[in-house]
Amino acid sequence: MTETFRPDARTPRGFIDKRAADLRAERRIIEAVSAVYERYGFERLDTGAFEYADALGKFLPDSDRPNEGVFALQDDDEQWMALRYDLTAPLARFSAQFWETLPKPFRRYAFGPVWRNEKPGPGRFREFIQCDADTVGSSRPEADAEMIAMMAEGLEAVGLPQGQAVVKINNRKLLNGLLTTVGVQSEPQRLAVLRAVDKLDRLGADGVRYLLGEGRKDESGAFTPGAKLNAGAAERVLAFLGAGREDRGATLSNLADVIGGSVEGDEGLADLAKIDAALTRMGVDHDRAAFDPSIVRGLEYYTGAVFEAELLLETRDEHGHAVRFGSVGGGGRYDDLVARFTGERQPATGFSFGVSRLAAALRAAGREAASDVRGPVVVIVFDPQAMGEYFAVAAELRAAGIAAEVYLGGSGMKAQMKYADRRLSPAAVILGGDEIAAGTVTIKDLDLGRALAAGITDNRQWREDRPGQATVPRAELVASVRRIVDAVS
RNA sequence: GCCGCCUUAGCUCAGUUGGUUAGAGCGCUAGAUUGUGGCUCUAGAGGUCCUCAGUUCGAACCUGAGAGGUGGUACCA
Repeated sequence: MTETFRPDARTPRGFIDKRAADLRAERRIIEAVSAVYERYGFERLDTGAFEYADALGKFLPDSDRPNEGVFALQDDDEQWMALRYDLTAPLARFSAQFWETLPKPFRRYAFGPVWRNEKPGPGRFREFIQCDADTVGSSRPEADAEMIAMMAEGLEAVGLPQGQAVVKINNRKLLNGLLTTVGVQSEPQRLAVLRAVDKLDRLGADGVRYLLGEGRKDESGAFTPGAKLNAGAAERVLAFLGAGREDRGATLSNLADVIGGSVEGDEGLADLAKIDAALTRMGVDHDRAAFDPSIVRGLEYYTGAVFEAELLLETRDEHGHAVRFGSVGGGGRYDDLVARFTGERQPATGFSFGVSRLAAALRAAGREAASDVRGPVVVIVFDPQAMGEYFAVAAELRAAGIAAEVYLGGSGMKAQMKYADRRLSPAAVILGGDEIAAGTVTIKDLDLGRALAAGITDNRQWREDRPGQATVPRAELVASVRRIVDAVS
């Protein structure tokens, strides 16, 4: 007794199938953002999906679990390879590998899927698309300013004008200066403070105060241990977080009062002042790009400016509940990434848009009305003997630039009409014995037919009226179909 | 990773204190309609009741473990 194995038809968790409408939305975002990058003088670079794991590994969050978080496999020469988890690590590898031959500073952009082997959540997948721009080889704060300007312009280009999304800017040097002045002792304590700071927008000042001190218990009863700062130090951190003002200049001078004095803090302030000046001259004002002391981003990676694109739009899920979308992109200065390969410190700055997240955000905001993808003109197979004629018709239409196909299923005419309907075809071409004998062709405008059907309740009338249908001389086929197709688009 | 909730047809969901052939709506396929997508009527197909183990004469239903989903939380290069 043999039993045939039948696999479950299912997608691995965190992976999704995308159909034409989703892909079109993503492509539109990629094209809009890429055009911005190119206008700023960035060249496109594609690298492979896999990198050697050691080229990615060092910047994983848990260095004691080297391959945690990535999809890794062993090549037949025993070397570990891993799917890229972002586009920056491959750029660091590429820059190190070809440094001598590259124009410096090297400005490149890239887009494509990246993979992270971690628990998926709402709007979080194990495969998603990023669109990334970086400058390697410039330590000027103006290089950071340019990144911020491109983020702001990119948001605009995908349909999120001023007021619907904003770029928030901070500098890790400020945070480091702050940590020094409040007397943070150990690395774990430093990380705990940064994590607490990062949660300001979600938990508010009170929540952060607990996390800076003894810890915080949330509604679910879970306890998050705190950074164990004394009360004075915690208040100092909170004062820093509250230093944002109505424009970038005012925020800067206010921050100087809170943080001024530490060497690193002053450096950070000087960098931000230059970024502010460059942004202003590029026409990027405070409503598009603001200084926000609570922005932290990745803990290990960034060494200077950090920035994050945040959605301000109110979005709702399919049940009508408000959804926080938060960050749709981010980046910053990472001066140590290339040095891993060459030993030579190479200043770099860059950022990514999360294309999948942006697409989801625009959809949730009702911006990307999930408009349906229209199908081709369907040539109905009425008489199998006339197959050659049907393909000639399709070829004529295609030569005229009209998407067309001959129905290749085995069903009758009714099912074929239904097929064309479901494909959202603009028109069906009917060529039966009567038409062939008469040298004519019948063309049905499916949209018009649908509209007329609403007013017909009687079946006999529906059948006799044949709404939206016209029979024309065979020679007028292309012209007639074109009129219908043009009216659709 | 931790905590809560959920899992029955393609989809949304009913389901008897544990008792024979597990249901509905929508969708799908087809017929009524010799060459027409809608409407109406009719018929048909479609189910390891998430999986495994246990309790029981008997489990979709009770117990345990696991998987998947979902909502928080942690992490997020």
